[in-house]
Amino acid sequence: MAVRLIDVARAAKVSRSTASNVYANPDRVRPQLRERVEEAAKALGYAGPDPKGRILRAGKVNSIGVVGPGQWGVANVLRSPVFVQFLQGIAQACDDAGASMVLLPDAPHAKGIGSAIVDGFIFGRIEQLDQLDLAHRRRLPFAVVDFNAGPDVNAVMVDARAGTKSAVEHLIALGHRRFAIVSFMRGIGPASVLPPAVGRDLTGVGIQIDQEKLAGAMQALAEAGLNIDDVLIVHAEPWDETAAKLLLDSAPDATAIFSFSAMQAIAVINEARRRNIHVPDDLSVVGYNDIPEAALCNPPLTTLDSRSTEKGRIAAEFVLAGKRGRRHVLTPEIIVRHSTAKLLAHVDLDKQLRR
Amino acid sequence: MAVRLIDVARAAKVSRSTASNVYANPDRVRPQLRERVEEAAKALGYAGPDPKGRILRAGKVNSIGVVGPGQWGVANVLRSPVFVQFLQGIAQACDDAGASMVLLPDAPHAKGIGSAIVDGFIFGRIEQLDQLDLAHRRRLPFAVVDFNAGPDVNAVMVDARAGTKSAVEHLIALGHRRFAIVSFMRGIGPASVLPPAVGRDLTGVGIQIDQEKLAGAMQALAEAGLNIDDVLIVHAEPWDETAAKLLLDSAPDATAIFSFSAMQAIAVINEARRRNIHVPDDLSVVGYNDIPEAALCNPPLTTLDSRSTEKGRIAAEFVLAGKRGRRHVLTPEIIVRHSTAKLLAHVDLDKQLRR
DNA sequence: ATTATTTTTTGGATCGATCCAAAAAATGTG
DNA sequence: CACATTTTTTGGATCGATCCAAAAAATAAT
Repeated sequence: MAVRLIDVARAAKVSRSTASNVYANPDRVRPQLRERVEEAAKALGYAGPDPKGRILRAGKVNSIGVVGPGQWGVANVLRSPVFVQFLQGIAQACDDAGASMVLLPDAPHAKGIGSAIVDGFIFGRIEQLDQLDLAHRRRLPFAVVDFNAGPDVNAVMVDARAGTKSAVEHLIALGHRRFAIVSFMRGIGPASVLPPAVGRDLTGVGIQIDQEKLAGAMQALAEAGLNIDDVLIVHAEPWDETAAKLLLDSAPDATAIFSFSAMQAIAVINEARRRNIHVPDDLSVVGYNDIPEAALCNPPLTTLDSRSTEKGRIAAEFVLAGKRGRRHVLTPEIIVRHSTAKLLAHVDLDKQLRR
Repeated sequence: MAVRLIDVARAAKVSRSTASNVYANPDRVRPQLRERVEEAAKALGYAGPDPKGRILRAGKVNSIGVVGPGQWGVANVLRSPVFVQFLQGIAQACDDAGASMVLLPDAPHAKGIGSAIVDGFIFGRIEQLDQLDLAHRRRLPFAVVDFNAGPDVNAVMVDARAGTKSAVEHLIALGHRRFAIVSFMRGIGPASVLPPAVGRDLTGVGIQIDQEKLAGAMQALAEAGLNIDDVLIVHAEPWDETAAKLLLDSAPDATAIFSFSAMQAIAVINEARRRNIHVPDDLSVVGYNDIPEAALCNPPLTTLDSRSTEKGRIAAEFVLAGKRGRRHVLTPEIIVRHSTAKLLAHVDLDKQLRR
């Protein structure tokens, strides 16, 4: 049907090898012959060496599969700034390696993972362990993020605990002593303040990274000699718009807020403005994840850079290099903008009275 | 090196064909033999039929390449809600066809397009025509959007002119007679109001779709018997934050605004609120593109659904079906939310005096 | 002009699987 | 049991190119 290299070779009256060399090693064939082949190719409308053939011989595909949560067509992940940063990191590594990335659906009994023409996989989010089985079965290198998936699996993790700890320490260094936290509890319904005994332990209700965040915050507070039971924690879904209101209602005396996400932090800032609470003079706010909105918000948000781009880049580099079992831990870095400030004595006093 | 199907066949003492059938047509081989082959496979650690081999035989790859503007690692397209909608449309078609999508860099002399293992391409944005040459050379079907690229190229276009026209007609039907427009002029510097003679024709300074939008708006106004020279047009970059201010400064008597983008429309709404201009009672605002922010803004924005998702879906369907030279024109649909309202007589009078 | 050296060209094997027609084996019928 | 029919299994060819060692041709040296 289609014109093949061998057709071109025959038309130019040369061997397949020579025809092949015209494309793969042009300098190894005499200009005269090369021209003859090129003419034959043009005359026949040859599309050039078919990568499908080349790939079989070469073994390497120069492409990695990114397995998204669910199907990309309905997934909301493409709307998540953090996930997009992660994808861009992967893309950077691919650009550098001259590779391309395949967006693979994670269908049930995923045909995608089983039959994708790739050199390896990256799992952006682990929801079910059986996807990993499928990847294992392919015997290709793969990487997961923020997940421990056994000895021969590349893993890039973010030390959310250390990051959170440093963020809270930043607030403590500014003189803050009374805190409130927007924490996540997935699938819990409307935002609510849970009693300490329940709210301190996210095992089973939060995802692992949420637990880490809470632990880091608690550790910083404990090390500063603060009573962690005094800290008000609002538990909410990441998208719950009532969380900020509930938090400001419930913790009128808090001078510093740490939020598990940048969006919730921005919501707090906006709600504060509505109530004529000045950020950062009356209230310091720190978020998690450095999304574009964080820099644009007013005042610009002090937040943790959760290294999503690096996470993607390193995961992709592991896979592209054919590595297995590597482990890399990234530590979030605090980006101090203008939503945090030194606690002013009169504000502290004033707030204390509102308790 | 790696275990091949033939190794498994030898170990199980069957022919390659039988071993192949165990994976491709399990019901065609006797259970007894099938089990023997499966055991041999497990014993050898066989990874299953290598897709690279299958693909060569099958011809079809079940995958399409999406060529983005520039490199995906640095591209800002993944941050653009409209482009993400477009990608999701492609992903939907891929999901339905059990295919996957490859994100291909559009490097200079793109290695990506030349060697990608795909059944076809989709060009998300055409910046240089030589990319299309490369795709042509591969002799694979491909699709472009909002661009006319010759007879055997699939094209999906959006009739921005008709869409814009209907949006302005919506405003006219509500009684509005004095308009202002936020138009785009790429690379023009800070937002500015250009004299009619210059600002009415975007040829050469805008991209094609911007010209269409302006033409549609003008047509609606002309058909309603309005003098288009009375319409104030602010020309700006899409991201210019001063456009909304300039517009409200320059057109105090306008009762209706049409913006070339949703973000600029939202900016107008926000700026109006700052000035105590009530939307929609004092001012109706219509945007272009239905991004998530449009529904969330306050009041929810009346805007044109530019059919980005369908655009992607149809383009992908063309390519996946191996079609060539198809053409599909989509017409934007107006989504009436709450940023537009019937013009109130006293508002009209009041504004007229401010001229 | 003959031999030695270098550059080009070539045929065979390979990458890993699938398809198809023919052979072999199993099953059914008289 | 002999023969017809159906189900399984098999070897050969193919998908489209690339690599490698050997052959052929061109160039250099004696």
